[in-house]
Amino acid sequence: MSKRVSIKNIAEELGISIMTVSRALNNRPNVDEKTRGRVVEAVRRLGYIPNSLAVSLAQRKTYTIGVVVPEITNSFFYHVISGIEEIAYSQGYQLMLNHSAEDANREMSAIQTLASKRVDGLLVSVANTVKDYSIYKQIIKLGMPVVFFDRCISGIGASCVRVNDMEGAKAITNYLISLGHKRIANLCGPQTSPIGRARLEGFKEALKENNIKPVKELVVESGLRSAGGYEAMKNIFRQVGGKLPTAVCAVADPAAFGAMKAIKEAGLKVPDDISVVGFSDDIRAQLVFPSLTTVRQPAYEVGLRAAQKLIAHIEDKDEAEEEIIIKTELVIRQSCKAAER
Amino acid sequence: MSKRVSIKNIAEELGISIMTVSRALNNRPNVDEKTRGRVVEAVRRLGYIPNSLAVSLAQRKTYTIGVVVPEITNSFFYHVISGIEEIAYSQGYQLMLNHSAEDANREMSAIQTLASKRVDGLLVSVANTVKDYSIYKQIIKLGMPVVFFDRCISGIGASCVRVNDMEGAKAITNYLISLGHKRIANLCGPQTSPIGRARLEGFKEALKENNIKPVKELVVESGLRSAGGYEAMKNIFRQVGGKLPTAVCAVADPAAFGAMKAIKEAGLKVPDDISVVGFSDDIRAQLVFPSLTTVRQPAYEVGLRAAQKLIAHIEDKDEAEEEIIIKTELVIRQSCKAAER
DNA sequence: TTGTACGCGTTATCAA
DNA sequence: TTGATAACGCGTACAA
Repeated sequence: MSKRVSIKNIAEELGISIMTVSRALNNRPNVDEKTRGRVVEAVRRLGYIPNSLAVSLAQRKTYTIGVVVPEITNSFFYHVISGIEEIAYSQGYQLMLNHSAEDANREMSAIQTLASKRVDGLLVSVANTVKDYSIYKQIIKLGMPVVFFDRCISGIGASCVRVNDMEGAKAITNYLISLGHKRIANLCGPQTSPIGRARLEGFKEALKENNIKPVKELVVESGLRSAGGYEAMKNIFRQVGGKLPTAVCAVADPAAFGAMKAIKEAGLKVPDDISVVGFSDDIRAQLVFPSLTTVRQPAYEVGLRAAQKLIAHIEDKDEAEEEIIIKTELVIRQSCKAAER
Repeated sequence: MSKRVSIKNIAEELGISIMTVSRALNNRPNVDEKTRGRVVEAVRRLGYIPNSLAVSLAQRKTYTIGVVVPEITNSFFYHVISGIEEIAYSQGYQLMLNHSAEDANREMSAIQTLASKRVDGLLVSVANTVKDYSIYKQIIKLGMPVVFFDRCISGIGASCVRVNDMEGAKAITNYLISLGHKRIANLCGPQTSPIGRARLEGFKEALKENNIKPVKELVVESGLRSAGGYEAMKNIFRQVGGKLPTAVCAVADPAAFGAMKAIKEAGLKVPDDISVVGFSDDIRAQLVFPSLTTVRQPAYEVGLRAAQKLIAHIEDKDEAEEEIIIKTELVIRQSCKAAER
């Protein structure tokens, strides 16, 4: 903390009371313009910077929002953060940023610290290791507004902003089906995570609605990363023998990149032999060859909406709890081709 | 801010003084274990969360660091932020994050707000529109530690952590020269920015040390982005006629991507006809075809070192001001080939 | 071991 | 228009 020049010093310097200084600085009407001028001058001369801590203590309001994300170096999350920052800035709030590194304890300690710093509200994307929701229940019970985003906890009285994973997965699967594909592999995410479940469910539903029987060997868990996609694709090649899928639907773009690599190594071509789609519109999706057809998640908008909702909760205790779904968007590029009949 | 349970409430609840509660909670030795037990129980029951504002106000210490970056959605900066976060976490500091969107006014207001929140120190990467350093001078004079990173202001009493752009540019130019290239184009950044200047200087120095005469028409300002690289490369094709460069050195990876596109469109091949190198090791550099040889900037480490230095300044007022240079690293991939003799 | 008084910097309230 | 005092929540210093 820096050197201390307080309104008291200014008051003494000018031989007036601290209240007059306070009023002058807060542009209250009832202060002589001449006095105000002297105060402003003294403030400049002494290099006075108001102390928000004292203000916050007295007013029980910090104009600060706590943000907790599992990872910062993840394009989805930093775009979300960017959206949050934008709203916060425009509404006069500051951000306290923490990342949990997907660790439940670290997340809990972050929440506790933020609460003790008396942030006005909390924006959190829950680490996937979190099992115990009691800290959130306590915080919410204490009256601190919480809005979850992407990774939500439902049923504990907090609003939530998320992306419609299920519909997105369904839409991109339907796209493949519309191209004539019937034998579609799925590289899915861990079924312990809501996202992994939702995307697989969307995939299955699309098949079902089109009367395509799901093939067990074509659904392989790959995880969300590139290496997993690569291995999963190789497994499929190994297991299905000659009856190759004509298309592959991956749970996330990096997994799709891995799958593309495996396909190329098998001497096959994307999309001529096998079409591939991903999910998330990673920054690399348009640069790989062939560029990847995928589902865009409007991360920035998730941040905007979450921050808006939180501030609404902060500024109006009666703001209704809500589940906000941001629509995904199909991005068609060059990794798919009509299936041969 | 949440509902208020203070140590005073706990004291009343238990019929003891607030000091006993305070001592019990801070694990001071001189408090009866039985009393401590009762306090802990009451704390849990009432859902008490300590108020750091009050502590900070009294102790003039917030355990909070202010961070200001020009952009969040930039891989360099969010890796830096990630490094900062890691050190802050391990040392018990919180982060207040702001982005200036490269706007001088917004940056100034961020600094002012952070100062008024009484952060213990400031970590800032200066927006390239900033001309007036007086706010920084004022803050530093007031005794608040400031460490600049990447975009620094020198000579005003603050430490600085940056990457050795000049050496990096020189090294990658030397790499091209070692492959036998003599006719090397340079797509440079704006010469108003320190980074643009440093990288061009490194390029020129490498030529000079190898007795290669710089060719004016081969040095074209492209800016740091892809579109600029594309246009700049097309300009070069237009202007030099038959005497094409055998290699291109771009100020940043995106510019290199643009140049590669222009080269391909001209019916030439990378690296067979023209070698290309970039700078920054963008996440896409290894995915483009051919993968891009570039200079890696250890962004995460910049964050680590900057945060460490700042905390050192915070915790020891006599910590020496310092300019810390993080070494870049040549990353050789497949976008270069030996020049034909 | 426990309690009292005061200060941190500011605003709200009420009085002058 | 201006000022004195209490309050915000906590810890330090000193006293009991």
